[in-house]
Amino acid sequence: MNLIENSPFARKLSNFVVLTASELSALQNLHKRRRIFLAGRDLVQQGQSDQAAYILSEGWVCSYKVQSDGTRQIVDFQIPGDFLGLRSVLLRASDHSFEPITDIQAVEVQTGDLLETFANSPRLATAVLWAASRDEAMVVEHLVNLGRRDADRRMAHFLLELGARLALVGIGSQTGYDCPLTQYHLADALGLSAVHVNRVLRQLRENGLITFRSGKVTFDDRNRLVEFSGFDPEYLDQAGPLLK
Amino acid sequence: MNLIENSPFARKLSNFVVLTASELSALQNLHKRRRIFLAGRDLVQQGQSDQAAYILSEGWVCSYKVQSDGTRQIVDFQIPGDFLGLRSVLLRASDHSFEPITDIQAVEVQTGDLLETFANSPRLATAVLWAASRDEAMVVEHLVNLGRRDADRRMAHFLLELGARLALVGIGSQTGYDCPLTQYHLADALGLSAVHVNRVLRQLRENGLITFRSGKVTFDDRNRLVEFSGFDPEYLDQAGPLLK
DNA sequence: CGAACGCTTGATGGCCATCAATCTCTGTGG
DNA sequence: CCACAGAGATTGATGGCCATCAAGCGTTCG
Repeated sequence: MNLIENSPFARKLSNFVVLTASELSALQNLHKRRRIFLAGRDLVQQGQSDQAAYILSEGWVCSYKVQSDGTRQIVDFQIPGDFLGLRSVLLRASDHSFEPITDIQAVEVQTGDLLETFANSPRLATAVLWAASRDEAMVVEHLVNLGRRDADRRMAHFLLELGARLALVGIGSQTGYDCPLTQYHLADALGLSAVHVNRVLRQLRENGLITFRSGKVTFDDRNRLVEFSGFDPEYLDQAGPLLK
Repeated sequence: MNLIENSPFARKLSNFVVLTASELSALQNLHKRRRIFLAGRDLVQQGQSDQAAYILSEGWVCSYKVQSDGTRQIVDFQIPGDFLGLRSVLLRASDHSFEPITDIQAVEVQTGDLLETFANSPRLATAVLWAASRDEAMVVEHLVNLGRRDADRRMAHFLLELGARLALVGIGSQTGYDCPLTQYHLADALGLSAVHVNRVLRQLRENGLITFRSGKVTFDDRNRLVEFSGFDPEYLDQAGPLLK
């Protein structure tokens, strides 16, 4: 029995391309160095190049950019099975930073190894990039969220989306999920101040829509919440691998 | 002499993967149906599936999402060489719409043909997805722009970025570029009202930074503009193909 | 047990949405 | 040739959402 097949990463890739034994083996070869990082200590600094990339196997991470004035924007959150820093390898420049939100486990992948694997297993390369392409769909949704929704709807939509993503990898339920984010994380992700995040959460809670408290998100009235925020999970759908 | 090699699309892919003759030929085979669309008439409707995708050869397009309340958010602008609707093919759902901003020429690519080409030429697939990954870097920058910059800086940054992208395909110069966008396009891209876009443009013009008028963007003081907006073009860099 | 972190609440003000009116320019049909 | 419509641009007035400043609370941890 091959362990690699059951890793969150391999399961994710299998949604797009059916992997052969030799492709799984190539994937296994990338898993040489398992590492552990502590919450709050960055993996990759913005602007460095020739970085390694990571495959996240345990814990939560966020990717973000810092501006010259010190404000930061969280671009996305990563959960087990997600690739970290793929773009910094593919494009020779790390265009953002990564902060572990919890203690995490990740597999370090050297740039050279990844490119070699891509060259030898182009189907595997296709699978990896395909999965990255779906992750982009979430970034797009995040962008719409920032551009055209007020703070209440933005928060509601964000928490619903996060729940949907976690559900895809078997975490959480229809009624809620565990969530290690602080209100500061929410602020930096949603383009709000931490103070206003607090007020928004209070209002959503008092309106009986959703409760965010002590590491737990609870959908108090999921239907009304979906209605209120205009949430549409269609972009997360994936009916099965298109490349046999 | 093979025409396909000189298309903007093939040139773009060559930045990532050196294409062989047979891969160029596979690419050529995708170019069966050249079509023309008129400005303002959408190519792909949000929410439809089983759509064709397009390779843009001439003109400008924007991709956007519309919300239930009627507001729209422009996610990105496409210029010659860009792929339209790749994700709607790869993920079996079209998650946004496309509006031609000018009259355009595009090559229609059927879902089946694309998947077949991907299966037979995985290196070509890698190149296409790799290019898509770089385009995502621009969406990320756009997201930071929406989340953490005020309207003036947002506009300045956006117009600089657009200029840098056009420069990559040989359009425009250090002093400015032709730009068919209306103030409504800018508003929908930047998450602002059209009225405020007008005020912002006036202020930037009166401050001697940049002029947007009658289809032309002019950098009046490029250095100060870069400084003002915090623009950093690093994420657009690409030093040459990594896969030989 | 002090310090750090995260959360909470109040007061003030500014950025930007909204409503409304006007102007220019282009294209179109009578 | 002119009237008209429509798209795009422009400017003023008003108000609301949310940032900012400030202060205080509870909890955890070295």
